[in-house]
Amino acid sequence: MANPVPFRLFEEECFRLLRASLGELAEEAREVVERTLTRGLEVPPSKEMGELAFPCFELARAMGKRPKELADELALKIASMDRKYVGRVEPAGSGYVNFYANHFELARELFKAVVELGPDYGLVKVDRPLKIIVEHTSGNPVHPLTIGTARNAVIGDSLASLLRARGHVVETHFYVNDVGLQVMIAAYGYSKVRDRLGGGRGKPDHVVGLVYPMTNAIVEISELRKRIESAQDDEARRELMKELDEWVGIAYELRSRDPELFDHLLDRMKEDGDPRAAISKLNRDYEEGAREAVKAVRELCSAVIEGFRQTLSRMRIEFDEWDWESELTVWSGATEEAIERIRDLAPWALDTSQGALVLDVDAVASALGLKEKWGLANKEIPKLTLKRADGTTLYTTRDIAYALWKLRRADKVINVIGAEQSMAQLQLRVALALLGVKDVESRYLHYAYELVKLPGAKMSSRRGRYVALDDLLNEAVGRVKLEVEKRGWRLSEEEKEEIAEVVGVGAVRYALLNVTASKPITFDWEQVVNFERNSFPFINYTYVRALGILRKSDFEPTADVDTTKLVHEYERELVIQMAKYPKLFVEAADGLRPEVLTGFLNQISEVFNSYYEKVNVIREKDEEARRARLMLVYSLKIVMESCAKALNFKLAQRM
RNA sequence: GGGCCCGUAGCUCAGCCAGGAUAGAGCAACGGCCUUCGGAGCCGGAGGUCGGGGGUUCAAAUCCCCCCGGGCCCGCCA
Repeated sequence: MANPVPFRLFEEECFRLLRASLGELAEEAREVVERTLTRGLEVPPSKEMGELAFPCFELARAMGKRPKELADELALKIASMDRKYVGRVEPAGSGYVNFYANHFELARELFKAVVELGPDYGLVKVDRPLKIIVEHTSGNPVHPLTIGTARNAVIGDSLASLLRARGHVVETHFYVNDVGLQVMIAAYGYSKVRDRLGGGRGKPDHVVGLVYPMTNAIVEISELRKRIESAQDDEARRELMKELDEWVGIAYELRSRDPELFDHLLDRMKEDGDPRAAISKLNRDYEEGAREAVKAVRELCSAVIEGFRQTLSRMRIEFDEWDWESELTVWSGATEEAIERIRDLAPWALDTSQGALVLDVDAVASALGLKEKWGLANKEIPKLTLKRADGTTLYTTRDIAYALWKLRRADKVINVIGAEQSMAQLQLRVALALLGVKDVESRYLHYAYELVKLPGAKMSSRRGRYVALDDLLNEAVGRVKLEVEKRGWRLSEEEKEEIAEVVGVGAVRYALLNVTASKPITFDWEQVVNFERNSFPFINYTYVRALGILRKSDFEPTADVDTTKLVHEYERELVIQMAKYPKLFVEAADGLRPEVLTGFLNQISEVFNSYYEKVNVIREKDEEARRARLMLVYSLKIVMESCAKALNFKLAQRM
């Protein structure tokens, strides 16, 4: 059996050597030794300084020695000790002991593991798998998926994929927000024009993305006109007129995008007399589950979701479950139930004096000792309105019911939600703790991400202003296509199409994933389709180069090669990086940091491209060296496939 | 006013949670390799008060405090 984490052999040997050498030297400072060792060894700043380093400063202090002196002694002692994976050991700097890996031995281990495990190499499984729900994307069904939800989708899908690769049982959920005024406006408008939507108007979600703002604009305008008529003074009238002007402008622009549709919608809404009242009625009816209302709203949602599915499947994203907010939180009575339990558990934290039902979240957090526990000591958490004066519920309240539903089905729940909802998510977690959920902080996660900003584009779905993910994908694929056309003379038209699709989609996924979620992304077309380093096309190209070598050499993977032929510095570096990869995977999966792996893919691609330039594999005369190199290239192929699998990237086989 | 996040090379970002050696990449600009396993490539030089100031430490981009700048949030919206 091969060791699934080759680098660990080296690491453990470093520890063994250190312990043995310190045992004699530092008997009196055993405690400090243990403390320093449990903190682990360090990775030196440059590869010329070895793979791992032991800083002697703290220990030297405890022993009354100079760090440099101690480092010299240790290095000397270790140099005479028996070892396998550790090569050179040298004192360095002002008090470090640097360990250099014996990469010939590491290569042997790496090759064994790669041959044995194939593309599962590196995907180290947890001892105790958890059932994990990852809820992500969950875009409102009133317009197509946008560039913002795209980041959510890519993060969520990659996390799910990463956790599956780690051995957890993962279920992905899409929360369909089919309750609330926004959706009712869209459903109302959609019901008025659905007889006119056949043919030529494009994807259903894009149609709704137009019908919704049109409906909204018409409602806004008619409401503003009413308010202007009954305005008290000239000042107020002027303000309203200004607002009206703006909406008329928006309506004009929306109409220009499909005059026939707009006019039809306007006519039908006029017949209705009071659209706002009709929408309010639809809202109440829907929450009560009235048949006509359900039919109208579900028709809209189904149409939009069908559009979502098409976009998402292009991105290789699928969901295990589609959770309807209406069903899980309203019709089931779960929200009412949760509110009743809160009433029983914390009547002292509730306030009804203004008509609505308001929860003093801060008081609850204090009473449960959460402020201390969650590090919120000096923070005041705002109050949360659970119910409107008219008795209807609010989004966060319904989310409590949904959270409980998810928690009943999984050990851990990860929710990918924009950072702007951090406060609401905190309020939600306090409410969950109140309702008796144990270990909320580790079981119910808000995976926050910052928004994607597009220079010059102001997003506002109510005004019909958004950048659709479909357009982003088309643009990326189109640009890749141009590049493929330029150099792919050996490829058929069909192959070119397919390559452009795979690489273009990968480019978008990579660009959205590569930046740490807590940082906002400023995004322009140039960057998505920057095909040089640190991009998916660059990585995929590297992979294709490796495949090219293997294809032309008829290589049968075997660990039975002479690794001592791998003497080039780039060969050493490739071996070490690939031997470390399993550790990196674990770090990425357990730390929920997919960007660690995109970074790794880019880095190893850089090294391989340098290697490719400097060393020829196929035409190597020394047969043993040639075989060792081929195995190295094969390992790279496997590692890249493993990494792609972990992140759910598809790699093109040719470019 | 309060809370959260961000501030590292001209630009886009790693590194910060678990403090260590000359702070790393890429893009752009500049100078080479004119293409041999497909150049979507490779090599090179240049570019930095790690937003500012204090503190803790043998050691601070990293931890603590204050300040400055930007984003988001503080609704009977979602």
